[in-house]
Amino acid sequence: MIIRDPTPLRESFLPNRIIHRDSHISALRETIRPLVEGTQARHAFIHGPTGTGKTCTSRYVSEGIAEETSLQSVYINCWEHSSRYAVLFRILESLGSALTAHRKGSAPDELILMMRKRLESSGLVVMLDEVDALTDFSILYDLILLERVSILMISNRDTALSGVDDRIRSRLSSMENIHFTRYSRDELIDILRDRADLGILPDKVPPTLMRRIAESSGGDARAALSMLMVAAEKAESSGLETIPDKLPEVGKIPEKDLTEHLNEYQRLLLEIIKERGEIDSATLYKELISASSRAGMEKIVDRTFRNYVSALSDRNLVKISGTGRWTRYSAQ
DNA sequence: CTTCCACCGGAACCGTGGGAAA
DNA sequence: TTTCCCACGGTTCCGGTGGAAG
Repeated sequence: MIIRDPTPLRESFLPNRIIHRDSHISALRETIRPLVEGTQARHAFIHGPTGTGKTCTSRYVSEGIAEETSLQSVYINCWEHSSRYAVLFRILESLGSALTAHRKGSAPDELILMMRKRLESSGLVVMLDEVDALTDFSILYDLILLERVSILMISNRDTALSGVDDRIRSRLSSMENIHFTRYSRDELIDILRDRADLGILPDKVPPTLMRRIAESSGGDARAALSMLMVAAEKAESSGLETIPDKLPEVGKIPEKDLTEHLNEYQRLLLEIIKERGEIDSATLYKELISASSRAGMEKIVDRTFRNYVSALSDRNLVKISGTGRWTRYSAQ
């Protein structure tokens, strides 16, 4: 036995204390405070590389405040809820209005009205994770106009909001800019130790392994934790008593997570691109058509193909070089 | 320099499917 | 049950773009 409880090592785990993010925590608290006090709500743009604790810290702060006060807090991943309507619906759902808000058949304005009603009694913190995945930024405007809402926009690109129009931009001009930097080696060791205490039985992880993992994960806590998890699982399944002091072989991020919500055409596209190395648009489309007909799939039109490819590049699954007619695609 | 070509991507449009109201 | 309303994904339409060809 090595693993006590796998959940603290998983990405989705929300710890009850956050280490090495004190200044970020207080910045976030300051952002939300006016809402608690009933004055003008403030917003924040939270950015920084993956695995630096953006999501974790935001949830920790806003869910913590929600527990102590009448404030409510909603977390939304914009990859899963990317349209204005989907975000609105998700908010209402988590406010407990799902039964009265039906999935289809009501105009967005109705949903907003419904929300306004719910917000008479309490303020709301809306976390929009991966905010650049929104297909329609007008939801930001909707939320700003509700007044009793603090928006926390999270992204790993600091240019994530470059697409918003001036009407929204000017309303957001006073928002907090909270930047998360990569963890240092020692900070990562602290985090690993903290989670290992919760998830792994005592004295199972050699301290030197912690250091190796911290050094090789490039300041990315997510990568470090998944490495530790893999090492622990491997040792346990091969019946060892302790985890060997050796870096586990682990791909950056499990492929499945990234390709989860792709359709079958996009998966085919990825296969073709991976196989060919680098490929131009026209050939890629031809290959897709022949591959898909071989697989007994419907033919898709070239415009749809372009939509799929650009979705793939938005998700950093393919790399685009060149522009216009000379665009070439390669595996990321 | 002008025209052509192949592709890009915005926008309007359409079919589908789910839920609510009649 | 039928009718209506709506979001969503995909298609159609079309103007834009920039190197190649004339």
